Amino acid sequence: MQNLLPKEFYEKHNTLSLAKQLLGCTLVHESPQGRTSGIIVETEAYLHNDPACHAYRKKTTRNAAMFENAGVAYVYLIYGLHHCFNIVSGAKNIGEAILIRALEPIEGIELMQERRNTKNLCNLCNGPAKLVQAMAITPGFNFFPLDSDKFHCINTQSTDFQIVTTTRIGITQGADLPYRFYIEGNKFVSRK
DNA sequence: CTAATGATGAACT
DNA sequence: GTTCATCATTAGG
Repeated sequence: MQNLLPKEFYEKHNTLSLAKQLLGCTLVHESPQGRTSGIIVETEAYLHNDPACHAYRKKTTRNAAMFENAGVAYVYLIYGLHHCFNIVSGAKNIGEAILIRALEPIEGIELMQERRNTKNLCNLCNGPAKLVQAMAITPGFNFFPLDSDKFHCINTQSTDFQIVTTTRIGITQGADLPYRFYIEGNKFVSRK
């Protein structure tokens, strides 16, 4: 696959810069049921010195993936019933990651509609737990490298959009930090 | 061992 | 716009 983002891509940018670089890229999952993909339209950065970051305190069983080398997946359960998907960034043993909050569906839309049990395109991937369900990302993808054949990102090299920088959603600590980025005017972003 | 909590979404009014 | 379901993980005793 052309323009597949290599591991070096995730390693060479710092977390904040990578969060912006990922906007406009396409996330692809070749699942047994079929291929699904979508453009990343919304991200949030979580830094190692950031109170809202899971890795802020110390390395634990749950957040261990965040301390891996950049370019692997970090999947975890939130509120006991939803999963969220992050792309790990930063150097090894530095717990940083980027939360993927929303996608614009591209391929496998029927499959996504089936998984999400809705046909409304805007309601398919406009939230972290929604896109996880639509793309069939399971907890088994924790530690999964994002330069593999069946699960990866593609650089679409699209610069035809403005990036909006704002504060993150759904957190109580570090709520004033401007670490959320999304594509201006895209109707698939999660916040109304 | 026990209790508090959370990077949410769906279903309401 | 507001409410609530629901549980693994974590921190504290």
